[in-house]
Parts: sequence; structure tokens; C-alpha cells
Amino acid sequence: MLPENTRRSLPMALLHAREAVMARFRPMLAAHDVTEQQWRVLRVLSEAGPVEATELADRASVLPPSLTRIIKALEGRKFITRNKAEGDGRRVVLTIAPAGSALIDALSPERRVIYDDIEQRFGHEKLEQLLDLLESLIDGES
Amino acid sequence: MLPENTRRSLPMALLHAREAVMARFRPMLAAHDVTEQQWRVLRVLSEAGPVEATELADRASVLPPSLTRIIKALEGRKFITRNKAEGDGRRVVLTIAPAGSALIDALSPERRVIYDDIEQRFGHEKLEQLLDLLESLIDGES
DNA sequence: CGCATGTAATTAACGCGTTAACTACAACAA
DNA sequence: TTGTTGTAGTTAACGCGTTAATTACATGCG
Repeated sequence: MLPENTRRSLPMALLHAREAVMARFRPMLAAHDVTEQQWRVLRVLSEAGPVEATELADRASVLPPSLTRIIKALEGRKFITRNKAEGDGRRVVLTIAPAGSALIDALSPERRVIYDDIEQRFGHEKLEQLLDLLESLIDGES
Repeated sequence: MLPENTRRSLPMALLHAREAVMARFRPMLAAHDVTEQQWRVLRVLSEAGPVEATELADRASVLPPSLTRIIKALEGRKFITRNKAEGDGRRVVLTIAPAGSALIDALSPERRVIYDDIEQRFGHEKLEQLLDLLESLIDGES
């Protein structure tokens, strides 16, 4: 059955929900002049150590063309370093730099506060339930 | 508590879920050379009749600057018409044109099939549950 | 070796999201 | 009427998503 109104449309609901959640994080990122995607890339590099570009794009949920641009921006600000892989001239290895780690450390507490607040307002049970449903939806469609 | 892995992160989950759902609709829209946002604007105009730009942007969940670009594109293809409102030289009234209605009619059946398929695979109950949770999340954060 | 095929990354082109600035017009008060 | 304030819409600038094309290198086959 087609959704009768746009508010009960799944794509719309997902769009609005993400928008509502991200609105809480955006000011924090903007204050440090980092985009949401740059932040995801930095987090992956911080947690996973040196990683090749393809895996980084996959983990950070960023498309390869976007990753190329993000790498340029982050490298220009000395947040990461970019090197060719030994033994394969095509591959590129990215590593977080001290300035990048410093940014992660600076923002993590604030990030935790925001996430906790969302979880508290929405409810722990409902959050787990929502995450389960989303995971199921993703697996079913992919 | 911070999400330990990115797969259980709410922003990520919402992003992936929407991506998974939209992947089903994208080929249909691409085949007719219409973007997702242009499609939303057309649908609103089709269902609600002539509407002013501000209300249209709100209903279609598109920001004003984007709407300006979308209007240009749709007007250029004769899908909609654009007129100044009587009595207020600032306001703009958008109306769907025959070619626009024809596109709506042409795509609606296919859209229904895709939506039904998603609902069947995911489950009617779970879909309703998910929509309820998303609505609650949106209301709680906004 | 030489050539075809495959893969990693980049570039290009276009549209939208986002924020801020700007234009045009309306409403209202002095 | 004039000047101020407010509103609707547009423009600008920058970054990302998306798709397709392109470059650089690796692999494998003859």
C-alpha cells in the first residue's frame, strides 16, 4: 500500500529522523570547522589505525570520489598523512596525525554528552528497538 | 553511552537504512531523468494543487535555495509553471503542468510495486513499528 | 616480453544540503 | 510620504552524493 501522507512515508521518515539527530551534532562539528564526513573518516582512522583508502571509504560510509576530496582537505590541515602502499603503487594508506588525534580527543566528551542526551530523551529500550529494526531493514534490502 | 561500533550508531543506521530504501527507487527516477527531490516537489504539486513556494518547500522537505534550483529545472522541462501571486509581488505560486501530471501517472504504478515489495519483505507490523519509532524520535528532537 | 584484462584511485559533471548574504516587496509607524 | 522593520525568494560559496570516464598500476595469458 502506498503511504497516504508524506509523514508516514518511509524514505521521508528516515530523512527527517536523520536530520533531527544530526542537528544536534552539527553545531559541534561546525565549531571546529569539520564536516560530518570528515569527522567519520577521522574517527575510523583513530579507531582502526592506518587503513587503505578502499577500506576507509567502506568503514566511513563515504564514496570513493568523496573520500578523495576529504583526504585532500584533511591532509591540508595536517589531520592525516597519505602514503603509497609498499608493493602496490595503486593503493594509498591513510594514517591519523597528531593534530587529528587531538581533534578527536577534544570533541569526544561533547559527543558523548549529545549522544547520552538523545538516548535519555528517546529512551534506551526504544533506541535499541529502533536500531534493531533499522538493521533488519538494511539487511533485508541489501 | 557512546555506540561502540559504527554499525550501532544511530546516525549511521539512519543513513544506511535510507540508502538501502532509496536504492530501490533510484533506478526508476533515473530512467525518467528526475531527481529524488524533483520527484517530491512534483508529487506535492500533484496532490495539493497550486501552492506557494514556501509551503511547497516545507511540504517537499526541501530547503528554499534547493527549491529555487528545482523550480528552474522543472519549469525548463514544462513540468510546472511559475507565476507571481496576485496581491503580493514577493510570493510565487507553482502549478503542475500536463507534462508533470503525465510523469506522475507514468511512475505511480511502479512506485507502488516497489513500496509494496519493501513492505512485504520487511513486514507490515515491523514497518508500522519503525514508522512509529521514527516519528517519536523526530518529535522528541525537534 | 607484449598485450589484454582487472583493480585502486582520481577526475569530471551535475544536483542537492547548508549557511550566509542579498534583492524585492510588504507592512507599519512617524 | 518617508523610513524602518519584516518577509519571500534568490544568489553565492562550499562540500558531499552519484554516476561515468579516466589514469596508473597490477595481474595473467599467449
